Amino acid sequence: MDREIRVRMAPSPTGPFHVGSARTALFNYLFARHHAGAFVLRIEDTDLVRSTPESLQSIYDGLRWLGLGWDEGPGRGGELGPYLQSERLPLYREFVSKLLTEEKAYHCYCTSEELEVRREALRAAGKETKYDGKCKDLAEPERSALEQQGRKSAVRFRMPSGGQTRFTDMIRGEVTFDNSLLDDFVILKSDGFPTYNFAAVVDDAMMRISHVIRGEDGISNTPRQLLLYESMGLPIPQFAHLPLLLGKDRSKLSKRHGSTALSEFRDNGILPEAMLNFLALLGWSRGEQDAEEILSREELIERFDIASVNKSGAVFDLEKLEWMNGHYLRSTPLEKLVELALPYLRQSGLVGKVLSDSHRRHVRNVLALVQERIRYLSDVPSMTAYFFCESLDYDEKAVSKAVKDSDVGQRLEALSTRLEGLREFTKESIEQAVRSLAEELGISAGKLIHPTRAAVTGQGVGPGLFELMEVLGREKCLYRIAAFRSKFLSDAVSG
RNA sequence: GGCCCCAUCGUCUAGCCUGGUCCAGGACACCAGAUUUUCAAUCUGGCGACACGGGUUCAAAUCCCGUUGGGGCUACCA
Repeated sequence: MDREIRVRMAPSPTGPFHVGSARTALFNYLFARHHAGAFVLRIEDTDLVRSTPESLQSIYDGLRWLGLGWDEGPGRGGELGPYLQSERLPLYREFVSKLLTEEKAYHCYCTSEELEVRREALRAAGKETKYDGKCKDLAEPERSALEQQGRKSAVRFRMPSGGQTRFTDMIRGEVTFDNSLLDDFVILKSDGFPTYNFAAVVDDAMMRISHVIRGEDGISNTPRQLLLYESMGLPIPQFAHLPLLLGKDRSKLSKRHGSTALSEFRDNGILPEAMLNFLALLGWSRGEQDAEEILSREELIERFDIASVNKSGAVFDLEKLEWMNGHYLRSTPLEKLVELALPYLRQSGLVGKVLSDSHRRHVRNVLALVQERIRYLSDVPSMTAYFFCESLDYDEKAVSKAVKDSDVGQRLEALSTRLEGLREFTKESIEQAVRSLAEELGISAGKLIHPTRAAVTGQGVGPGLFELMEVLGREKCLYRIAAFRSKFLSDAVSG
């Protein structure tokens, strides 16, 4: 009979929630949902100095933003909590004292500084930098003498002397380590907190985790943990080590490669659906020749299979994320896009806090024009500023190109007249006016269109001119054409 | 250094387990063309990879060994 499927995400709150962690969380989530199992969130906050409340919050925010809801964990409760390791100290002490009485662990009185010095010496001598076993066999009198001195002690696990430790990784297959490589590692720090290896083992067992799905950087910790499970007689979960997320230089993805905090992507206007889809494809793909890569959460859950996860590291390809985000942005309903873009427009001061209905319609019309051009929501303000501002930011290149022909002033003046006379100011009527004028002047429509674009938007590129002018409105267009002429075309002053 | 893991286009990958249908398929990026008032989007086409060397075999991207390369770990961090 299969054990109940239970997986966990066990981040430590020691920094902004990382995209790599997000991917690990996603794979755990997909595995759990695919098998109708439980997805547990456990916070590994056993590092007193590095853990911060902000980091903790960023974990919650990040997971929620991606929609990776946990079935058990902080804020949700569950039978097997608490889910913060800092609240589970008595449990760890219990297991430690059991190991102590069984002499499978012992007190170590060496200080970090002493250890560091000795390690350096070993390194210098070209030897393995394992713990030298100084406190391994302390007699009772020596121990109490050290206690008497007020020395704090840590607890070390007594490694079995020989043999090998092996396990079958769901992604990599058989992995073997020589026990002789391992040293007596610390399981309980002198501050009374457990170390990662120990706490993770105790908790995974007590929380009845069936599958440990984590990054490849956890692979070399596995033998230590396996030995721990065995020594405490705890059930051993299955392991799956995910390939790492890499930077452009193929080293483990870190800040020096650019943004790694999930919140930065969110703040730049990456959509959670895009992020989720993109992350899922890093190290995993459906095994088909010609497979669609745009996959919804439901499709991901349905297709996900841990066995088809790749073994090799995956470079975080920002360009593909951007493309994918553009795709999701394009398929977002306009009303929703308004909601999504509004914060960015407000933040840049282009749109005020309160929004009248007509104002809102304007925003909507503007977004309809740029929707298929945006890759990030944060692109919206710079791309649409001329729709909201009174004064224009003229792009130098666009302007100089627009005023190249000597008769540009006359053309624009003629166009203004036509525009003024239009009964309706719609993209159709504007187009009609522009094209017929061009024909009358015996020039290509482009000769009229480009200067006009420069005049009304200040830019050389953008949405179609006619629809853009309709959204801008007649008054603004006429005003801007006049302003453009007096600013850049000297012949207009006299005329 | 030691140990562990990994190795198909620039990048993400399919194929590898169960050798032949693969002078290797898809996606992003790039280039060209189409469309167009620009940009974008879209469509079409193109460029582009089995790290190397040995085996095994009638036949190897696929199996085995080695080399090289890359990465990870090597804490009283997680």
